[in-house]
Amino acid sequence: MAKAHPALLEDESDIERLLGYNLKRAYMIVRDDFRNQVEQSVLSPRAFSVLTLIVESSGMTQSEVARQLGIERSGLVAIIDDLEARGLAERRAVPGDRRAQALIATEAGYELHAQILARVQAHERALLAPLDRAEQVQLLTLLRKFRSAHEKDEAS
Amino acid sequence: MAKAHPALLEDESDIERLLGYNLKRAYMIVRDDFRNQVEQSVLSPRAFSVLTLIVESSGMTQSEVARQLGIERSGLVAIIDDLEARGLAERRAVPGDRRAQALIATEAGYELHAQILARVQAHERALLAPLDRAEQVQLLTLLRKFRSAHEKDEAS
DNA sequence: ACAATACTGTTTACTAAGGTAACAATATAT
DNA sequence: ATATATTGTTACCTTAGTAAACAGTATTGT
Repeated sequence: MAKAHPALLEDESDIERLLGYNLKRAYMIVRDDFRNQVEQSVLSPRAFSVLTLIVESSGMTQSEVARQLGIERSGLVAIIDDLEARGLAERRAVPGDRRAQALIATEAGYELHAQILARVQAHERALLAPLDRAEQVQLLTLLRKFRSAHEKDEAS
Repeated sequence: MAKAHPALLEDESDIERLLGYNLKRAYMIVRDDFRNQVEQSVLSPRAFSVLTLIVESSGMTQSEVARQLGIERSGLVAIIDDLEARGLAERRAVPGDRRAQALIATEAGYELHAQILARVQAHERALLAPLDRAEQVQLLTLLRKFRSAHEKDEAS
């Protein structure tokens, strides 16, 4: 009996053909590497992504950061608290809006971010080494295309 | 000053160029879709992956399933307990080894698995629709290549 | 001007997922 | 026989993330 929708990769088991399963397993590889090499009681992946955004776009409000990262505002509070307690970032009043808090990185925040980013980039290069240059670009490009097709509503 | 290692995608911010960040965001899209459309108090992503493996390879021991899925044996216990309580799978004694438990799916387990798998595949097709056929195959292929380069030690 | 509506940061409580360490029972190796 | 390894299990902990409510503030509609 003919398949109505032929699978993308014929030679694998059902679960190995699922996009979700492959994305999760691939992410776990990268995340474990991040934790082993970078996080040593420094910054969690989540806190690093928040600090990166603050460093790259100084002055964003908490809501803007949450939207951009696709996380809940409520989840951001503890992260900012932690970054602030460590002297890496600060909350600043927003002139026009007394509800909002603008986020800026401190000097120490910029420095730590630069350090960690360099290490993360080096480790991702190592992880991607089994793919040739063209494949690396393809993978990143396809992931970004997939994301932008589904994130229209939230992020920038 | 020239960059020692040119970035893969020149036109994006630092965080958007990171593999880990893109994998996580992409996975969250698929996972949220799974939860919205499939999980309705039926099976979590994790329980589904376990049931799928049991259905595809009947008789595996718990340790084998854990290794194959890249999760801890300890985490598997509750999932099997749940599948067993719902009459979807069973633990069976292994003839040669009195420590091990062989896992088999019940009739109900096979049926539910087939139902959910069909729904998951349909939803993944919809999610992948923004990519053309060649890109879909590329994405899956690259993810699997990336995984197999880093999972040598654990899974089959 | 006033009422309805929406947004911001926050707290609290919850679930899923996973990690670590220990344990008794059982297998395997020396 | 003794040491070592493996299996399933339990207990405890961390990270992520969700959901609902809240007071304070802004915006919109009339």
